[in-house]
Amino acid sequence: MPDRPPRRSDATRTAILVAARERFASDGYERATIRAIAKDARIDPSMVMRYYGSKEGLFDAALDVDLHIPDPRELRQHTVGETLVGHFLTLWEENNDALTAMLRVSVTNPAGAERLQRIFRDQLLPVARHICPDPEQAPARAGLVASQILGMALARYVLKLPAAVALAREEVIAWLAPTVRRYLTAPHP
Amino acid sequence: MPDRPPRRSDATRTAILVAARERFASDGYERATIRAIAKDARIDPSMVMRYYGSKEGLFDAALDVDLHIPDPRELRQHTVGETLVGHFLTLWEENNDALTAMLRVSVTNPAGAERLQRIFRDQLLPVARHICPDPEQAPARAGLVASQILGMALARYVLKLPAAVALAREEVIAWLAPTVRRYLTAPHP
DNA sequence: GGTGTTGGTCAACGAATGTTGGCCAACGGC
DNA sequence: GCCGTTGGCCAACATTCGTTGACCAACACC
Repeated sequence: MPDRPPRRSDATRTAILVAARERFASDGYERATIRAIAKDARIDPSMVMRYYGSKEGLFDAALDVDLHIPDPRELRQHTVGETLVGHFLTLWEENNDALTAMLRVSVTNPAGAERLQRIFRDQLLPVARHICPDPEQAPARAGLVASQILGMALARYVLKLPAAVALAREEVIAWLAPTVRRYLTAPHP
Repeated sequence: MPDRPPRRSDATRTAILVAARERFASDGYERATIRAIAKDARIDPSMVMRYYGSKEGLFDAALDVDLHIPDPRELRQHTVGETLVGHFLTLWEENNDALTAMLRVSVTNPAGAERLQRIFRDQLLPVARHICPDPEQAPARAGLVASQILGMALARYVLKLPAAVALAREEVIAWLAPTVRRYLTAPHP
């Protein structure tokens, strides 16, 4: 995106975005009111409208994160599981608010669901297409991987199931990597 | 629960519950308004209040489903994966509205999250405790199983990722059962 | 057949929400 | 130093929500 000239209000704009991510992540779309977000950012609710047009516009701006999935060509069959699971764990811990918000909202809001759908289609499907034996099976295999990765994200970061939260990063990788590799490379059962 | 004497309004009561499950499942807690539920059930919104006290009371009543997880003692090491995954698929397809609603709401509403947490703790943990080698690892293993099963439910029934929806029941079982068995019985990596 | 009880509707309330427009102060180029 | 532009606040709007209480109709019982 083109970097526009810096404006005097940039600090406020990002303060709004930060507060919005936190609120969307912890409360979901409906309960995260513009008034609450504005109060967190210590500005007037009308500023949110002026800068982002509407609540939906704010949501779009707040969740504009880049997943930067690894290049499929760098993946190897026997390490693809560790690489992908590790990548997603890192990603989630670095952008916890934004990603938790996206998942939380995707479950309630149709537009959010479509966005999440597009992300996984655009980013995970190429990996499957590149690494799995029969390209025709790539969508199914990508869907399986998505189910396990999203499921762990759901249990660990959204529902916060104690058993899932307690797992160390290395344990999650050790358990999930073989699953992901099998979904991508094992022969169709 | 004690079966109370049949009332003249039982038809209306269940009509409200059916409509509520559909609305909660498709719209989530906040967007499922009492007015919309009442209109679906062809009665006045105030009836919902009279019969169920409040919106939260209606939600509790609508989601009172029994998971009836298989008895752990009937499970065998080499079939536990097929049994559990098949059971959850059947359960979800028979009570699609109620379970989708519960998952959808659990992601937004803290009380819903706690309910889902309790369900998995009370029902899945005993299975893990009975079947996995070291009882001390049972919580972690149950959490892993929950992440995969909830993840498939999320992808297939809530987000409706095309790749996950397209899978036939037997394919889901064939792919997920080895994962579940491994999470429960494989030695700690 | 009168009467109390139950099933149901109607109209309204108070609160909260997204959103809008008007107003004021501070900044920046000339 | 003047004045347009920008950043920000305040007050209010219309709508929608959950919830309430008054009121009416149909049933059941003696």
